[in-house]
Amino acid sequence: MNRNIVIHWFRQDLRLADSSSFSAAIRLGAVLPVYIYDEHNAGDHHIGAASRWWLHHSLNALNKSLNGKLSIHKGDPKKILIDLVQEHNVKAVYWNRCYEPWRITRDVKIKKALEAHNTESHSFNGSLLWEPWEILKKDNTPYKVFTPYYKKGCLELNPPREPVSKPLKMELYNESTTKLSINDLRLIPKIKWYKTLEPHWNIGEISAKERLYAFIEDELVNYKQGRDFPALKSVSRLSPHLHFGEISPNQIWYAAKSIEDSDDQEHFLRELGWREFSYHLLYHFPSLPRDNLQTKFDKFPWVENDVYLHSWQRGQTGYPLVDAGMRELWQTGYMHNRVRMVVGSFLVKNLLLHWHHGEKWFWDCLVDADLASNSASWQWIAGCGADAAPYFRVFNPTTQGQKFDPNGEYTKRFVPELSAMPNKYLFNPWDAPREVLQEAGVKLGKDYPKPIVDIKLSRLRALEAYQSLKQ
DNA sequence: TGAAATGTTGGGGCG
DNA sequence: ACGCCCCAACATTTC
Repeated sequence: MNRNIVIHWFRQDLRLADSSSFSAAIRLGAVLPVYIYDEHNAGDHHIGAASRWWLHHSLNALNKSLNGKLSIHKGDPKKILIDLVQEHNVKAVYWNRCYEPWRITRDVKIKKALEAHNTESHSFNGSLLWEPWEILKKDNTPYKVFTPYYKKGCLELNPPREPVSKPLKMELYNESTTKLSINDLRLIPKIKWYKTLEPHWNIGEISAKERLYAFIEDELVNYKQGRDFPALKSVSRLSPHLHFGEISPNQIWYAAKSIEDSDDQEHFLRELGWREFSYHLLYHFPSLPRDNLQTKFDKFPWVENDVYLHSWQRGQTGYPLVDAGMRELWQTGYMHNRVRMVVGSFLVKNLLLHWHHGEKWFWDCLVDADLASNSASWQWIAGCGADAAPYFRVFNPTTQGQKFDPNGEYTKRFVPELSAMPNKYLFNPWDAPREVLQEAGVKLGKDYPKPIVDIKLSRLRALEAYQSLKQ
């Protein structure tokens, strides 16, 4: 037996099905499956705490489907790969591409280093429907507005690659000399805060597929309307699976395409389009996580206020829908999209805190934290991004609650101290007559906070601040 | 993927 | 019968 040994380097593609790189590697020879925990190249966007918890379980699931042969490493990928190549006489190193600027820079260097060691390397598209460099306007510049990007740029180009199933036969090369165990990566913290996350998620490729099919069969039919109501099970909740590549966007795209065309289907596919658009922006504007895309926002009069920030982070703002969202995030590692917009608007506009604060907190708390989506979305809500929400669009958490959580089911789930409040005053308890509060067992300022800012005044203050950018 | 302010319309109460 | 006022309901404009 003298087969080629090929490394497939797992990164944000923790699956075996529909992996261009893994399939190609299997065709070429015996595959040495490698995962490298890279702590040093990501700068200030090293993987957040909630994501680490997810990664731990996702790696375990992947390792299981590889019969325990996943080779785990920690450190500088360039050095580790070169060492592996030399030690095992590896013919080629394959991987699916990532699009974070720091990863692009790193991978270019790794390619060169492998070349210098006479080892082939090949990268594939494993996580986007359309490559960012393929979608350009007629003048060869990147789109900055979503609708033409999606309709003209993406949909009128070629359709996404159709997914392939996992290789029927796979020969894995077992490497036992240098690898660590998954536990050695110490992704699970000592303090067991993650216990509250556990009941909400089933992690890994198999669970991702089950989630996808449950969504397509039961929930997609009411997506267009239902997705606005956080109490309903009408959104896919596929984002963390997609972020870690337990499932590919191609698998999702074609599963959604398999039902009859409808508005619901179209709206869901469009959300995949927004994900693509975020990657497109990050690729073409690599400073997206840091710099305002609209530079006039550089002189925005942001406020520094740790009390505000802390109240927001812990869900103690006194605005029930905002607090419900922030506590959902803390307890489950996730937040419904409608509520993400409400809490984002509140942080940036009503509290006037820099969107970086929100971006950082979400980065650490979300199991689906994704550099492209997170940065693009915070810029969107702050109004400084491409095709952003107009600055004057300020969400009113009371109105949003009454509209999208009319029975208070979602809000009461995460803010149980208000569970006896009648709907009429659930979203504005400060307006409730004394008897109503008493009846509900709520003493404002004691059982539940008084509003930390006045919604009307803070809105006007925000409009004034944004106005100041005009001159 | 807003909200508030302002404008318009039309029905009903009432003198 | 008619004009007037009130105000909800809806539409438009503005931030």
